[in-house]
Order: sequence, then structure tokens, then C-alpha cells
Amino acid sequence: MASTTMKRIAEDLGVSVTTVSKVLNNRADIGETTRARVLARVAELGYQPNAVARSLTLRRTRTLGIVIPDLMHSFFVEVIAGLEAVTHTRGYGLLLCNSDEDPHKERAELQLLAQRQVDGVVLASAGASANSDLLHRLTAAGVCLVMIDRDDHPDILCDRVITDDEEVGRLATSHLVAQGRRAVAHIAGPSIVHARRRADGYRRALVDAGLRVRADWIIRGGFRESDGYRAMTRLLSSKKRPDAVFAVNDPAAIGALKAVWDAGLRVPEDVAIAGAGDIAHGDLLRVSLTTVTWARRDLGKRAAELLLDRLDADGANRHRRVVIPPRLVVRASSGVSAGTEALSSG
Amino acid sequence: MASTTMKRIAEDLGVSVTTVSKVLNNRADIGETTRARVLARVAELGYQPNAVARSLTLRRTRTLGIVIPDLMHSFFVEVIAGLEAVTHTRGYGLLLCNSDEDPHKERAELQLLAQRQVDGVVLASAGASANSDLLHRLTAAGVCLVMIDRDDHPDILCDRVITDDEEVGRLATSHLVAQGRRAVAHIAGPSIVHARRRADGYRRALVDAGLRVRADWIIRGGFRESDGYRAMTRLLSSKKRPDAVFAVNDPAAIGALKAVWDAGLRVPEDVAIAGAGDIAHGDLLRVSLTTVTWARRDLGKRAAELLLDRLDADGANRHRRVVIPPRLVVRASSGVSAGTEALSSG
DNA sequence: ATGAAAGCGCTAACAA
DNA sequence: TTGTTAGCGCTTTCAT
Repeated sequence: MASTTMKRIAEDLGVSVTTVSKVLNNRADIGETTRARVLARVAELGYQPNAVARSLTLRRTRTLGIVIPDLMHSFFVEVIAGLEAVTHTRGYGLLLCNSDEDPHKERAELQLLAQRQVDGVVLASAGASANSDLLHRLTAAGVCLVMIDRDDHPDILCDRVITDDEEVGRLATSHLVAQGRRAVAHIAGPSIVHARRRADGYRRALVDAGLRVRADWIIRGGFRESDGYRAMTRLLSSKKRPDAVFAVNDPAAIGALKAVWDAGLRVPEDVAIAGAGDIAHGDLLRVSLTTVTWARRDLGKRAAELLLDRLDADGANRHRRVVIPPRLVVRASSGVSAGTEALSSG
Repeated sequence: MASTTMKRIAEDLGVSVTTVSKVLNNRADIGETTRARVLARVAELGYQPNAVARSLTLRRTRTLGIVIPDLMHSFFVEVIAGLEAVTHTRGYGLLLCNSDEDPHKERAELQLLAQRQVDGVVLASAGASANSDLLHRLTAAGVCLVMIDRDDHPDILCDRVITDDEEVGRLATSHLVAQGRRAVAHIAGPSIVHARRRADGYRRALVDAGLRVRADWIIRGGFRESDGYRAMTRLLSSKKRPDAVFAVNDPAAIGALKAVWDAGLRVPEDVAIAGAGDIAHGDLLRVSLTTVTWARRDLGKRAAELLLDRLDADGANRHRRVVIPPRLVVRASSGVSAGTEALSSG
């Protein structure tokens, strides 16, 4: 029951706990024979150090927290996969938290992480400013923070790994325009920075193309499939029906796709659709989904590296802002002929 | 930097640390005024208890570990989502580990969890018996274990939440046979229990239908898309080409789908395909995927509940074996006409 | 109703 | 080269 401790090993061997500790931490000031004896007994008993006790002494848990808003979106899972690969090879644990796009839940999760004394937090924030106070307190308490994907909480100083969201919106929208669509609508996200930037990109693309931006073609939707479905349904019933839609992300785009089908219309013939985020298997859908992609696994890796390097260096060097460039992926949903597609995709 | 501690609060108020502790733990033997004073200061300073110190004293971390073999398979992510919902509402943290189907990595992850003194581990095991020793030591050390999805390590006593894998294989295969296919192949997984059971179900369905089981139509593939692709490619080049395939899971089935397409053939006309696990968006694929489904979120929830109930009860009651029943989901890839589909699909 | 003391398992000065 | 002592922040007897 009671697992073996350093004390047990020390007693067995008639040495002090300190000696055992030093051996296990590879300190130089230990005799070869003692070291060997300790190591032997350690192996024999299958001793595993108690990380909790270690953490208490060192005031370092070697544990990171990750808070993401949607576990069912493959985008975030890929980010997590990237993170996990780095953290685990460097001996860090990863506490997983899901805010479900709910600032209240996010707050609870952040608190849980704070109590557990994580060394760092990776956050894709759900709420605009609701939890800024907590984040301030966290960083003030010495917790390293890196924000990913969502560029909110501008007053918080921390590393950030994001993409160029305005460019995301611009790429998708101008592509739709280039396909000859003139009535391009936008299913927007909630009022948080990266969603607004995608809307900005949408607007800019229209303006650049000399098209008018119509307020009633920008519909506040959300990041989930159900949000996209609802928004598209509304768009289809508007007096002037759009012939193309840029959805704030791929789940919303898929919701839109379904809404179009349920209305008895076709994608892309009646409505062309583009999303963002390059959801898993988007290339295999009944109508493959045109989207904007950026390196998701790398995003996770970069976030982990920024965090761990800062922790290892104990360094308070300048906060970094890593921008992962987006790239258009043209597929069927935006209404390109097979020939054209081959040119621009992949 | 140094976050506020109970000591700090005690000094501020001129009481003892014990008193503060008692207030925070809602002990009855504290005067109302003292209690109020302490609580006020706690709120004022935004005191957060140090869970690491607490864990060391109580020898309980209120943290669970989850080890899964494939983070990019939506099946496991849904299981995790179910787990997370339960653990977090009950105040537990969740340490996420990804074994990548690699027993060595799994071993390292389990060790990390052991060192971190998790109260319990949820495991979807990658290796057949490689890590049984470690699991024995873990449970002997008082760590609660619940195995999910994969029913390996038969000598380990623990709760299990699985599905009826033989029935999974039987449902999928007999459905393919019912569609009139006579040359039904199987893309199998590695030699671990639940994969073997699916193969058993495949064989039984054939035998029940009076069909011969051909060894060269059972191909050792694997759980990943690439495994399915390779296996299908081999099947397509065998001297007698099968007209249907049951793949051990949906990622493998999708790999098979791609292989068929890349060979210039059609699904389901030339080869019908069925998978298992009901991958996200399988209903929206170019050819929607016939599969076998079972409650994944519930699986995660049940696992968490079994674990936490056992922990809370500190109970050594009989180990439970929860079997989540599988159900066939008929879609286009198995070659049903639209009319029939409506009847049998969920 | 309150507090002193011991201890959870470990590391880190500082002596010896 | 080794050991003694103190302490990380908390809970828990057991006195008072």
C-alpha cells in the first residue's frame, strides 16, 4: 500500500535520506560505492519518486494546464496533440480542461489549475474580458501563460501563438469572390478578437473587390455546428439570398452545409461555402470543404516550447508573438471546377 | 510572487494556522466570529489553497490520469469529453496522456502518472501484456484503475467499461452479407483482445451465413487510416478480390475507402465497406460510412463514475464490468438503397 | 473554541 | 563524502 520512499531506502542501507536524494539527483558529491548501492536498492524496490512532495519543496510541479473551448473540434485536439508531444518528452504533465466556450466554466478551470500550482497555462480563451482579472493574478503569481488561437485579453502580457485572422477571412472571402460570387455572406463568431478579425478580413475582401458590405449578410452565429446551421437557415430566408458564405470556422461551415441541404438546395451550385481551420476529414465530405488552414500541431508545439523554454530559462525575456501563416485550401464547396482546383489546392 | 498561504492569513488575524484550516474545511468547532473574520480575509486576499501541500498531507491528489492510444481518433476524444465533464464537476483534475499505440510510450505515461500520485487511472491499453507488471504495481499501490474500450490485461482486477466487440464484428459483417455480398474480407487490428473479438464476430457472421472463412481475406491492418489504406490495397490486388470489407474501426475503414478510390473503383458498387466506432462526421463523408456505434460519451462518464465512486467510498467492493451495447448504423458505404437505409439506420 | 506539535516525502544549506 | 537541520503548506491528533 504505502509506496516506497527515500526514507525506506535510506534505512535499508544505513545512509541518510539526503544521500539518497543526492544520488537520485545526480549530485557529484557522492562516493561511487554509495551511489551504486543506492541505485541498486532503488531498482530492486522499483522506487518511484513522489512528485507531489518534490513539487512542494521545489515549488515547481512540472505540470502544465491547457484550457480549450471545444474538445469536439479536431482543431483543438490537434493543437493538444502537438502540445502533449513536447510536454511529455520534456517530463511535464498536462492537465486538460474544457471550457465549453463558457467563461464561467473557464474561470473554474483556471482556478483548479491555479490551486494545483501548475507551472504554466496554455489558454484558448472563451470569454472576451471576463477572466482577465484571474489571468492577471495567475501571471503575477508566477504562472507562465501562453494564449493560443484567440488573441483576447490585450492587457495581459504573455506569449501568444496565433494566426493572422484577418488574412484568414480575406483569403476565404476573396476566393469566393474570385469564383464569381457577388452575394457573399458571413456567418460570424461571437464578439471576441479573432472572430472579429475574420469578419474584418471578410469586409476588406469585399471592399477590395468593389462590393458593398451588407449588414444583413453578416450574421452572428458561433463556433459550433449548430450555430452555423441556425445562421445559414436565417440567411436562406433573407429577402436577397446570398450565393456564397464564409463561415467563421469549419464546424460552423458544416452546419451551414447541412442547412443548405435541408433547404433542398445544393452546395456549391446554389450556395458556395468556405470555412476556416481545416477540420479533420474536411477533404472527404460529401462536398469537400474549402477552408483556410494553418499548422495546428505546430501551433501546439510552439506554444509548449515557448512555455517550457521560459520556465527552464526562468527567464523574463520579452514576450513573443508567434503568428502562424494561413493558407487557402480550395475544395469543392466553394464551387471550383476540377481543373482549377488542382492548381490552387494543397 | 509568493502566493498567499494559510500562515499569512493566520498572522494577519492573530490566530493559528490550525484555526484557518478548520474554517476552510468547515469544521464545527470554530466560533462564528472567528469564522467570519477568517472568511473575510480569505475573500479579500483571494486566497487559493495549495493543492500540492494538501495532497501531500492527505495522500490524495484529486487527480486522475487518462491514457489513450490515439488522440486523433474522435472516438477517444468523445470518451475524454465524457470523463472530463464528470471529473471536473466533482473537483478532480485530469492528466492527459497519449500512448500513440506504443506500449513503450504507454509505460512512460503510466510511470509519470504514478509519480504524480494520481488517485486513479483510466486506460485504453495499447499493448497486450507488456505493461501488466506496472499495472499490478499501480493497483497494489492503491491507485484505482479502470480499463476502457480494450479488454486486455486479464489478470488485472479492475473496473472495466467496454463494448461487446464480438457483436460489433458480427453486426457489421452480417449486415454486409445481408446486402448480398459473398466475398467479405476483414481488415483486422493488432493482436489485442478487442480487435481479436471483432475478428471473431466477423468469422461467426460468415459461418452463420454458411460462408467460408478465407484466411487470405483476413488482413492484419491496424487502427489507423494508413493501416486501413495499406490493407485495402493488398486486398484489392489479391487474386480473388473481395466485394465487401469489415474494417476493425472507422479510421481503418476510411483508409480502405481511399484505397478503393485510388484504385479507380467505387464504394459501395465495387467494394462495400463497414467500420466500427462511429467516427465524427462519418455521416457526411463523400460516401457516408456504415458503422457500428455505441455510447462514447457515456462510456467516459461511466468510467469516471466507477472510479470516483470507488475513491469516494474508499470501497473495495466487487469489480464491475460495464458493457455498452453496440448498434448498427447503416449508411451508404455498405451499399444499401435509400429506401432500405431509412428503415435500419439510427 | 483555539492552538501547539508532529508529520506527509522531498530538497537544500550548512556542518562535520 | 556524508549527515543534520530546517522547511515547503497543509491537516490532524491532542492539549488547553
